[in-house]
Amino acid sequence: MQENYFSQIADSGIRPSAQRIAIYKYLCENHVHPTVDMIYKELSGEYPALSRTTVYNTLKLFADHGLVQTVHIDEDKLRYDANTEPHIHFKCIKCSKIMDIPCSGQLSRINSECCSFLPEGSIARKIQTYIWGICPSCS
Amino acid sequence: MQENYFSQIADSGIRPSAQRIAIYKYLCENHVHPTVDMIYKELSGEYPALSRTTVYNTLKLFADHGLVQTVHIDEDKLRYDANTEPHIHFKCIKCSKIMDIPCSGQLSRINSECCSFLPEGSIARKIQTYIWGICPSCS
DNA sequence: ATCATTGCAAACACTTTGCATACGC
DNA sequence: GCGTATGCAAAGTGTTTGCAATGAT
Repeated sequence: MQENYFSQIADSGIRPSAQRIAIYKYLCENHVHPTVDMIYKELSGEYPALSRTTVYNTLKLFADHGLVQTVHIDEDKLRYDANTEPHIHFKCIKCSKIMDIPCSGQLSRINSECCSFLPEGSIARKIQTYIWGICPSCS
Repeated sequence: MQENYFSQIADSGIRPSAQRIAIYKYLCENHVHPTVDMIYKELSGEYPALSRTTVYNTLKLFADHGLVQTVHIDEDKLRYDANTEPHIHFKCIKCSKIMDIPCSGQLSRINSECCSFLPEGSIARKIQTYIWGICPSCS
């Protein structure tokens, strides 16, 4: 994993500002699938003038450029993930924690199989699998 | 598919009221993964006094009792599906239509494989795969 | 008569928009 | 200096809550 957030942002066609770097850095270093509010509160200490609007705008920008992906596992709010490798998301319905499930390289095969059921002529752009359940610490 | 909505509702432990039957019937006869608002508007003709609150409450009740499932494929609003058999959801990013993708009986095998990656001691309650892309009519 | 369901209105939560200010090249 | 990014406030949208009225047994 490379730590040069500035150039990763620039490489995806986005101008790296201080706020953008801070948000991307937070996402890369904290794999907690944060909501906008979590990021906002976490970075407020470092950037007292930071606004939620900037966090919203920045994350949408990142998602549009493929730098992060949106996670739809909550019913109300969006979450964000800097890990764009194929993986499954698991949400514990007791402690509400959201975890990445690594799939030992099997997921691209599984995903292709899922896409093979699509009607002829469909184009798949994004595929995500979510599991809701109870994690080992809560069961 | 059996048409006796009254007893299907009763069997899941819910008292079948006129509104509840109408909402469940609509879901069973229209596989469009409707939002609360779609259901509300559609049934308003038949039940002019129907309120959104009732639709919200009823769908939550249905989901809690496993009579319907929630579909998280939209970023903003929840959708509902009376089809609780394993299937994949596909959303066309051009026409916004949401389609069920039947998986010729393969999905329970695929889903078990996905669950096999969960850490020891996890319990899976619900698993869903979503695909975003472009449907044959839009490509 | 009693208890559950319904429905209005208000509150709530998350996100987007409009616009003026501040920043970076 | 100019164009973009930022941030406040307000508006917008989806959902939940409080509570009184209604309905079913």
